Amino acid sequence: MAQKVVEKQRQRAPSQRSLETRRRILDAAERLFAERGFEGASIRDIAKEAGVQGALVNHHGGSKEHLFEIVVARRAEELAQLRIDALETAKRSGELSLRTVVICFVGTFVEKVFSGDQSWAAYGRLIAHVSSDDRWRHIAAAYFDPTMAVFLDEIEKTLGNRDRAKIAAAFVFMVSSMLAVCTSRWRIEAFAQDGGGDDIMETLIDYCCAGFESAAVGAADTV
Amino acid sequence: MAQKVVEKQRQRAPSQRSLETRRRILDAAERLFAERGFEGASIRDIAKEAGVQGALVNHHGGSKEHLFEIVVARRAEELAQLRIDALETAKRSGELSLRTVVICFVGTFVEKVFSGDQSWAAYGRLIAHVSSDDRWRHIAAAYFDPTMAVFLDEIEKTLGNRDRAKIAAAFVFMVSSMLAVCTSRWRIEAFAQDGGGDDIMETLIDYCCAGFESAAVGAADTV
DNA sequence: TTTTAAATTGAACGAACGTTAAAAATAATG
DNA sequence: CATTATTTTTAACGTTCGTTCAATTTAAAA
Repeated sequence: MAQKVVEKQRQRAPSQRSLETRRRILDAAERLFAERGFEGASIRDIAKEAGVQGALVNHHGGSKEHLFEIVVARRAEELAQLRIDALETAKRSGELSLRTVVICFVGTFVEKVFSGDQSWAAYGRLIAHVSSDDRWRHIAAAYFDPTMAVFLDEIEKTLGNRDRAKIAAAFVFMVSSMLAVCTSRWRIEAFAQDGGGDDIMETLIDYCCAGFESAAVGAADTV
Repeated sequence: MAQKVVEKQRQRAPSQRSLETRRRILDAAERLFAERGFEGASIRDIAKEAGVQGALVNHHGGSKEHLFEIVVARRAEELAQLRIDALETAKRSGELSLRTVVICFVGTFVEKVFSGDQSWAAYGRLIAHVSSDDRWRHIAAAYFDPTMAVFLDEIEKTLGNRDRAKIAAAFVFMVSSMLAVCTSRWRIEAFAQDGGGDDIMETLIDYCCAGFESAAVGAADTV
């Protein structure tokens, strides 16, 4: 509803400079929203971080709420595409296993977050905020639920159509663990006294697969 | 560090009324911090919700940051006690299984959240905020890590001392799923088209146990 | 009952907030 | 090059923010 607003159509192509300014503003907003939450990051903070005047942030992002949504949407669309592509590629090389589907969903995201691209690292923490704040429910629903629906169906298939409610719950648990990797790696490392906290991603994928399988057996299997 | 500040010692016992006022303020703060995050809930909002003057909030809670910490601490201490008690009780009735330890940790919390006590429901969402915001890391560490350390050790024992890093990761995943129950039940229910989203708690416990077991076999088991 | 510490009110402070408007600078287009 | 849509700056708006302080009310303690 907040997204399909009719924008007065442009009469001239945007300049290279303005595109870069816009990107800098969105990057700064992404970083600060991720660090401090929505109200915790002020327009003035974002402007300073981007190296522009405050009014420019409103010019490029509209209202603060709209800016927030733009920032979430930007990478959400790229991420959704990456995930769907990974799934299609996997499908072409044979029957989908549970593990493969989980890797397409979780692995695609975690690889970006771990890629060294600080923007994606910030994005992960930002989504963790979106996910734990009921006020952004409409954003989560708009940008993440469609992809989730696709993957939920695929997982249900690999498990042989069991209790949908349990599988949906397991999916939400998987998402929460995936985001915990963004927000709570310090916690994992603090408790794993020996340094061996390397391949968190593999641990995460193992964990989620096992969880899904437990959701499958728990249900109508006891015939 | 922010908690053991020397408070000027009282010369008179607090009145019943002031204790109730204090409770109303903390309840209101808990509710609004949970709904809107730290900066999203203003002192004035909290005062209005509690039915008192704004200055009273500062009088009872100190600075806003201190108020936030008080609110988190209040139930954290009760919760830690409940969990340790449950663990002790379980220990007395025999050897601890993985599932029993998980139930003592997760079940104790989820039961409170589902108890109908709106204060605990709000607290669950509040902790989800704390957990996804790096600025509250010191609070998470101060109030939740000690209990987590105890349970982590117990779980490690039931799994027979495997890869500590993997088990620590699995524990963090468990916590994140537990909090997802507080923030994302709507999402689970939206995707479980048939109404059968009843015993989420059992699904959660099954999920976590299976995850822990996968973290145990994945490690030094391939000897 | 008297005393006075503690709780509560009401008003105010300076600072920071999101947003807007008009002027100036920039650059796409003809 | 000239035109002018767009971008950027500068300044200001009204509001709300967290906090403080002096005055008042309440109630614990002697």
